[in-house]
Amino acid sequence: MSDSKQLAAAPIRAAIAELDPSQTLSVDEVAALLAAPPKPELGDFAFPCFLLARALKQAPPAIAAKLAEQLAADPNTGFAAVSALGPYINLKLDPAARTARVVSAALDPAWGALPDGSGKTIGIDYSSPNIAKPFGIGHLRSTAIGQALANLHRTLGYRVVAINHLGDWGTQFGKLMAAFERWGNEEALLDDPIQHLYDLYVRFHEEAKANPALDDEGRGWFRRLEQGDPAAHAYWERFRALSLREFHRIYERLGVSFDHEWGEAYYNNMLAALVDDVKASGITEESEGALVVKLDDLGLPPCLIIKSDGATLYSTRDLAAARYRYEQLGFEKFLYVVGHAQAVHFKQVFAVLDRMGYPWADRCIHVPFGMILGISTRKGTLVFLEDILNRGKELVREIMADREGFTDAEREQVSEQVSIGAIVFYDLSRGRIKDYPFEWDAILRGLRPGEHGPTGPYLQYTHVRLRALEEKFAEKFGALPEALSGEATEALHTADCAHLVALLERYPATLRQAASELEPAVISRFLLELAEGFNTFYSSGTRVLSDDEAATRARIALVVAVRRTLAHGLTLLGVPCPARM
RNA sequence: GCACUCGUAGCUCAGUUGGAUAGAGCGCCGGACUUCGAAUCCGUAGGUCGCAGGUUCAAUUCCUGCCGGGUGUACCA
Repeated sequence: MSDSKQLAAAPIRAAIAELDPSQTLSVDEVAALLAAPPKPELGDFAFPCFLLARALKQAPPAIAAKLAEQLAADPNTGFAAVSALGPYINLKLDPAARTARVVSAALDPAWGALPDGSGKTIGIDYSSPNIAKPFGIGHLRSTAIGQALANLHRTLGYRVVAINHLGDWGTQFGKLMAAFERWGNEEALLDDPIQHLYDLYVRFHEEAKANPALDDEGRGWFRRLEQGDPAAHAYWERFRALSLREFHRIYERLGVSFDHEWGEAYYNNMLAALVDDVKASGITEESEGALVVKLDDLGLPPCLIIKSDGATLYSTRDLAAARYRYEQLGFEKFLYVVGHAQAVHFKQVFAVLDRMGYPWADRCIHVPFGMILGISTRKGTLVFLEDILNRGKELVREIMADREGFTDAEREQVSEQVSIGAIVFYDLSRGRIKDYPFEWDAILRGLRPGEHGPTGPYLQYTHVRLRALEEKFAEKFGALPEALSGEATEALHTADCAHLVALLERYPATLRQAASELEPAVISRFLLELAEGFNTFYSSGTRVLSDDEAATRARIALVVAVRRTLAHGLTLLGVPCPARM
């Protein structure tokens, strides 16, 4: 809820009460009803009168007319204009007061930080790549969404604990060991470990189609690993270390970091106790040689706790992990940023936690996302994320080739930032539940000359323009403004500027909405609107910097407010903000 | 079969939780660089909101049933 809505709602509430003393609408409820008129010329807010029709036994347009008349007659409402149009009352706020309040708030160092989550802890499980497989484009989704949600909640005041739930345990490890035993090559492993392990993994799956005995071999190796076999353990440790080295290189490029890298194996020594406790809670049964919790009444397949061969599963480790995390963190919420293909799995796990009697079971939330179509680790059609980052970087270098005034180091840094911005923003610009096909052109959109669109580079470019204005202002007038008074806003009383002010005012509510929907794209779309609003203003013919110092100071205050908001939002999304590009 | 999910302009997507004439971007076409960065901006065209019912003053939005795509559906993760 923006401040302006609250301010506007109070007099409306009073006018309604005057018309109908029995009316019980609160100021907050009135504020919630306020909407934006379809055209900005109509006003800043619109109040629909439908809800009052029944109580007053009058037609909405008649009510609107009466309320508008009352509001217009009262000099203390703070509205610059009130008019009824059909069933709506359209309200215009006093632009000077609003502009000064919003811009000054945006210039405050605390802009973007909110107290909502103060004292609360939120855990987030994201990225979570499988060891011994390359970090593919598919992992970008969980990584980018998870990091954005972590950043978002931190700025909302939460204590965020980011956990990388590495897939460092499980049957696929047995398969890898079996494959390495058969076809592994020491030299190849040292030369390019991930590539070699990936090749082995693909080959294993190909050959296993014709030779099912291979799968048994893989399961055998995994069993040896679980039983502490030294040879199996040595493989495990080695594969894991080699993989982590690669992952960390990518995380560093993406600006991603974790508080804990508690992989699946981390919970191994907690499994026995977990299995005992599940049994003790009396909800398990034997079925086809396995230990399961039946969930028929929820329309879910049984949750397997122990396989018929005695080994544990993903679910077992997730149950142990959930419990351990709660003990360690005492979280308010715990988010699992995992593809929607695993929706059933999480329903099962959360249901079992619930049946075990844990009251915090419903604080565990699966945050699903759509998949990237057309890639498969097993089929070997995987696209390495690092290849995409590098290719993007090359494209940016080409664009920058004919630009002067950049050192080699700057070119290196900027091409990295813009490339990452394009790729990360591409992923975060649509609703997370949407599937999308892997297409080089689409992913690298905005990185070729002449390409326009709602992209990361578009936002970065807008930011760069704003930065350039700030620098030019500083050269001429000195320090940038830190606030804006109501008397000084006149130069901003244009449609373009009012639009920007209204957008800025929405930023805190946008952050809250993104958090409540667990949807980074809410921020992405807001930033696109903001950048578009600024670019329209910038190209409109009105110069920010002029000989009129008062107007220049007002406009630069707005520029700084927009730039800071843009930078803040982009940082939340994990999109870098270069100063030049 | 069942469950989840998506279906809005040629394409990619919004739609403020039920409100005014359903909006953007891309692409097409046409414009704007001798003043702050053209990786930008402005304009034109483009719609039975998958289909059919229902709820009510009002449905793209809520309910039911279909149609179509995607993903799952016990010893992979």
